[in-house]
Amino acid sequence: MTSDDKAQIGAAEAARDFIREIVAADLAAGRAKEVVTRFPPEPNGYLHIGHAKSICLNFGLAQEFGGRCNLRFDDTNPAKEEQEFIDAIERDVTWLGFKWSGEVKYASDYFDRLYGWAVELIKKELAYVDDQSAEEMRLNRGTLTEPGKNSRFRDRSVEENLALFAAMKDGKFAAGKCALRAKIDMASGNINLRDPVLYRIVEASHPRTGTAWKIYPSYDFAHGQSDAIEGITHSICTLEFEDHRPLYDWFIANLSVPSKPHQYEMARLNLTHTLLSKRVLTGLVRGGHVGGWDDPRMPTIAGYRRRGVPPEAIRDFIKRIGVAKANSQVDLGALDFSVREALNKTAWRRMAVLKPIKVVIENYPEGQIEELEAVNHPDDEAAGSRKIKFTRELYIERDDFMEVPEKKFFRMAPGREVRLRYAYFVTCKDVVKNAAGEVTELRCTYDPASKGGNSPDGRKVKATIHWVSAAHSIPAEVRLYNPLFNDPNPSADPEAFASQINPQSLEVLTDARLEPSLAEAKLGVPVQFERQGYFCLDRDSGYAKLVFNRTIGLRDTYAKDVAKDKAAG
RNA sequence: UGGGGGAUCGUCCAAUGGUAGGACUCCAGACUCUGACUCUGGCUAUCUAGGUUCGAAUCCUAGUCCCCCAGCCA
Repeated sequence: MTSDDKAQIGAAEAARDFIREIVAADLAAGRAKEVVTRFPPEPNGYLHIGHAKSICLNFGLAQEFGGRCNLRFDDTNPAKEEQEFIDAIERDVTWLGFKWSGEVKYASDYFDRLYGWAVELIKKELAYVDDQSAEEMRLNRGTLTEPGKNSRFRDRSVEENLALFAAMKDGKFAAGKCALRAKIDMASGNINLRDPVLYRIVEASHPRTGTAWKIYPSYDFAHGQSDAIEGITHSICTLEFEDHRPLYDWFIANLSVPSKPHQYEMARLNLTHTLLSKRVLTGLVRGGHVGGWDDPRMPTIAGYRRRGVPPEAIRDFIKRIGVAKANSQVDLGALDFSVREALNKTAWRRMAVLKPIKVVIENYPEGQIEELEAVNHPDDEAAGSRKIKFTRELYIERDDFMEVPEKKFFRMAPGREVRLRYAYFVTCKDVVKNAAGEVTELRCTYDPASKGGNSPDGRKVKATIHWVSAAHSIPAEVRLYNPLFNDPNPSADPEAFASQINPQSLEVLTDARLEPSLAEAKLGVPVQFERQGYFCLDRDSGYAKLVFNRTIGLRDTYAKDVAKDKAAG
């Protein structure tokens, strides 16, 4: 297959969005021979679901059109960047299922060439060293409605600028003493064109270049030229960079760069009940509001991974929400849907009682143990089955019993017959209470003829509930997660966001009882606790202690109904 | 008030002058040894006002509302 064929197939299969339209048109018109994209994170934090949108787009474009995609770290500000973040980002991109072209790239790989281009601009009288303080520069930049004023250092000679810039590079000046600026137009309506800073002095150790450099290129000066070096054809970023595009193009037009990339902008992802700014996420971690960057409540890729969200669910979600230029806020429920859909297909089923209450089958012989057959996956025969032990004393879910059942409650209640999944029909005969009047035990009888879960007389029950054998079940801690913010549209305000954190975002259940096969649960392998949701083993599990995370609950129309009735009064 | 963008079901995305469509949500029902899954059906939208046209979400004019920009952050 030729690359042309691949490109055509890619174009045909691709979900159509304005970026893919542009790429397809450029390929068709021969403006680009192949598509080359890049995912360019700054290693100053962990990747989150918003980055996943950019990752899926950039790597997806390369896959669909038979091109390639680079992973490039935009490491131009050593004051904020760390090796830990570089490592985490590589891990997360890989986990999401993407492979970058060749070696990992770094803007810092290009520091020498970038420096050379800065010299080129000075020689063309298109850049100058400005001795104004940051404060002075700000004052002279003007405002949104008033033009700025030229710096009094703007007309220095080429020789003087060259000497000064070299001195900056050699560490002759303290941070803030001066900066290299492009000479464009202090009166431009676009503030990015009012002599933007190209290089500044930074006194910090860089994770890769150490202290070799005293000066660092700004984002604007580094990004487009890095794209040009790598032969990027379509440089995709978010909307807030739209008015940087004229500057991006200005550098490409005025510098002897090896290729001419173009920048395109799309809306970033916003999710209800979620804050995705790096500042907020860093604040959540550093402020101790969560357990770390991979806390299962975090919207980070690492957080979703630990929570049990499979990478295909994230990819599916991103595909569903599309790409456009309109600011929007996607309902968290859409992510939930993708997660459930992915998990339903693959997760094996198990029985686990989260909040146990004891059940004694009075007419079942003491000491008797029966092995019953239970399937691993209802829609996948190849998944096989396992044996579960039935005994006289069991645990069922406390929520599956109501002493005084409301009209829509189908589960266990005094005098009512229900099915224990894969086992027998049982009827609740009596309720045992403690001194405080709380129900502590249910006394039931079973119908021996209903073994396996069906009664030969064709009798029906309205509910099937899960259970475990008291003696054979194993204890575990189960962690339930709720949104970090109850407000669907939380404020990212530094003061406000911490106070909006949902105090019930983490709920720990310490006396869950699991069917014994769950002792073999593996990290990273999802499992469905029947009628409850999808769960996964947490890395906090140890030799003597099992810890499970609830990735997401099953849809629960009964609970929703009850809540609705309550709201209606 | 300068510059740059954007407005379509509750939400997200399509429709590129020719039947406003899909997904999520929601509602009603079927099925069910998971109140899950699956299946069936349904509700709901073109920011406003003019204009061009046989025909406008799309083109034109004038408005309205929303977002971004005044770091030596990215």
